[in-house]
Amino acid sequence: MAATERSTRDRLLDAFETLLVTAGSRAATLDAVAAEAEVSKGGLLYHFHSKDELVEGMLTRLREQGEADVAKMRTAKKGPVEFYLATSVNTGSNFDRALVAAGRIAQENDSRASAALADLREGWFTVLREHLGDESLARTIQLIGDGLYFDDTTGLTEKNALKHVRAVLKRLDVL
Amino acid sequence: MAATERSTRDRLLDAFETLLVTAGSRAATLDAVAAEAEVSKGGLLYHFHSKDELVEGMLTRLREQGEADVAKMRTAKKGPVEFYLATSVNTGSNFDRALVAAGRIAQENDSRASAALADLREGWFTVLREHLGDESLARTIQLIGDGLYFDDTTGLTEKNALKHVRAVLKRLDVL
DNA sequence: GTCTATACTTCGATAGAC
DNA sequence: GTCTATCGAAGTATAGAC
Repeated sequence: MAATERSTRDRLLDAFETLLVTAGSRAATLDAVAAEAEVSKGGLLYHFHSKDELVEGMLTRLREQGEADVAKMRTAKKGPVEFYLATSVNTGSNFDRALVAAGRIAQENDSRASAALADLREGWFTVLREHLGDESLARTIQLIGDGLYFDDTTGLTEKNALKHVRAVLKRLDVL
Repeated sequence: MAATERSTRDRLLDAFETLLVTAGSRAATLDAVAAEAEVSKGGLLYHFHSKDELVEGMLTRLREQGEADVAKMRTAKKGPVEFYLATSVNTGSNFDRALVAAGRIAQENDSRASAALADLREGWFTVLREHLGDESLARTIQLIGDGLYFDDTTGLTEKNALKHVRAVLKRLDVL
C-alpha cells in the first residue's frame, strides 16, 4: 500500500482549523469548510452530521496532539523551558493551528474548547514546575509563553521577542 | 441639567462590546446588539448605517480610552510597571471591555482593529522602555502582561498569577 | 462515500410610517 | 430619532440520486 492518503475526514478538520485561524469563526461556515477541503457540503455532512460534531472532532484531535506535545516537552534535549518557549511562537505546525483554532472556538463560549485548552495548559505547567522546582518562576514563564502565543494569534508578532525573553531568563539562571 | 443620560449611540457601542466579549463575534449580530441595547434594529441602523460603522465607532472610542490609559500609566504613583501589570488583569472596566472586543474583531481579519491594538501596545511599550531603560526587560514584561490578558479573555484566569509575577520581578530588581 | 436539490432560519440592510 | 415591515443573501441541515 502506498503512503496512506489523507482521509477526507482529516482534510475537513484541517480546512475547518485553517479557516478559523486565518479568517475567524464567522468565516468558518460549513460552505467555506467544504470548499476549502474541496468536498461538497453534502460530503462534509456525511462525515460530520452537524457543525457541533466538527468542533468535537477537532477537539479530540487536539487532545491527542497535546498529549504528544507534553511528552516531547518532558524529554526535550534543550530542556522543557526552551522547548516550551520555542513552541509558543507559531511555527506553523499542525499542532499550532489546532491550538489557535480551539482558542477561536473557546471564545464563542464553548466550554468543551475551554476545558481542552485548560487541560493542555495544566500539562505544560506541571512539567515546568517539576523542572524548575519553583512555582513563581513556572507561572511567570507560562505567562510569557501565553504572551508569545497571544501576540502571534493577534498578528502582533514582535520579531525578536524570544531573544529578549532568553536574555532575561539568563539573568534568572533559568537558561 | 441632571446627570447626562447615556446616549443611545453609546449604549449601542456598549452592547456591541458586551456581546463580543461574552459571546463572541458570531453572536454579536445586529439583531442581538439592538436587543441588548433595548432598541429596534431600525433604531440601531439610524446611528450606524452598517455593521462596519459599528466597528469603526467602537475603535474610535477605544483609541480615546487608550490614550488616556497610557497617560495614566506614565504618571502612576506606584510606577508604570505595577500599573501596567495591575491593569493587564481584567478589572471589568469599560476600557478592558473595549480592548477585548477589539481583539475579537481583529481575529476576524480586520486590519483597522489590528492597527488600533498595535498602536496601543506600542504606547505601553514606549513607557515601559523609557522607565526601565532596558529593552529586553520591557519586552518581557509586556509579554507577561499579554499573557495575563490572554488568560483572562480565555477564561483561564489563575488567581495568584500576579503574585508570582511580582515575586520574579523583585528578583530582577524591577519592583 | 459523495453529489445535487431544496427547506428553513438568520443575517444585514432598505423603505417608509410615526 | 425610533419603529415595523420586508427583501435578498447566506447559514445550517435534510432528502434522495448516483
